[in-house]
Amino acid sequence: MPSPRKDDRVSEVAEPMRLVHLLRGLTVELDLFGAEFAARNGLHPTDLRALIHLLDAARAGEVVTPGRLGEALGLNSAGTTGLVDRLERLGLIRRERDPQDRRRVRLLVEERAMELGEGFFGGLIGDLVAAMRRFEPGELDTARRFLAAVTEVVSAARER
Amino acid sequence: MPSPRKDDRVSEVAEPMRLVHLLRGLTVELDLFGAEFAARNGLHPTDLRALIHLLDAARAGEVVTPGRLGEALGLNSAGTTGLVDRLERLGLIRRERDPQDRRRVRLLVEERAMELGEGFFGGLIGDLVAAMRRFEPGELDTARRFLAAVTEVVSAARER
DNA sequence: GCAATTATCTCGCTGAGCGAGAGAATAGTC
DNA sequence: GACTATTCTCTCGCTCAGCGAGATAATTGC
Repeated sequence: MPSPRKDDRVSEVAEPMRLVHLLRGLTVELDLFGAEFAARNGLHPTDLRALIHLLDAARAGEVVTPGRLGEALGLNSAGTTGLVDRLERLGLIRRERDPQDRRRVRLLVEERAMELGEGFFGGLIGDLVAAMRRFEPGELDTARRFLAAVTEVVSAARER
Repeated sequence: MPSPRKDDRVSEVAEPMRLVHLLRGLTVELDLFGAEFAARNGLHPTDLRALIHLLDAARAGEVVTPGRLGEALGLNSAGTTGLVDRLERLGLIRRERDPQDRRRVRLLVEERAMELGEGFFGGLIGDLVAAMRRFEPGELDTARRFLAAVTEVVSAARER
């Protein structure tokens, strides 16, 4: 095994670290973007996170209950009730008892919530897709594998 | 210009959207990771964000004042004072009046804060670097350009 | 010297989220 | 089919992060 040139040895550590910093910077930007959007619309960051979760689930045709929502956001039941109250008061969702299991409450997303989500993501997603078009398909595939690998690492670290 | 095959046309939109969802999923994971680490150490998410900012600045040799810190985190002055009080009470930072401009307060990072940062990032960064080693240098370069492009888009969207 | 400006802090308040536990519906056991 | 255990949601009382308004203190400019 040949000894690598100095540049290679340096970049073996330096390049990943640059990527780590980029990742962190990106999440900071995304967080701030979300927080600012939320504030402009009279929402709290948690409300926005909940909305995203609810819209994702609605698109996937999944039923969301307060319990599931709270778990996804890391809230306890009391906090979750408060959150759902808030979203309902804003006219973004509606409670409806599950006729199958009447202990459960289904959270139904209102039209207004979808419009709000559109306002939040719409522009940003459009810009993101446009930016990604400037990459080759092979490069996008690499980026996808990279993001998947990183997500996997973070998710695994969280388990512990 | 030749008309693209159907698969190409589909992937032109579908692949970026998959990447967008991956990005969102990643930030969610990172947020939760941070929130859980913070909770385990008796910190609030904001405290951790502040700590990251302070450690970054310390490494870059920059002076951080409560004003700068609050601005970076989107807090007003009252909230910032509370944050700094909290971090000081935890023994993570120290206030020190700037002898040059005695209106200013310098925030000095204590040893304990660095150890905490090490505990937070250390393991995760190690895992991330290990995961990245499984990519070719060229691929990492692509990932870096990709992340930089995405960050740029989000940052630009935030300006508006 | 005297405003105007800048940086930080104090006070009082609102409200997100927590812990504990109540209430209501369902599932399992004999 | 009553009876206990479990599951899901909500209520109550509380803590504390962060806000708005404004006080305080140091600096800069005229």
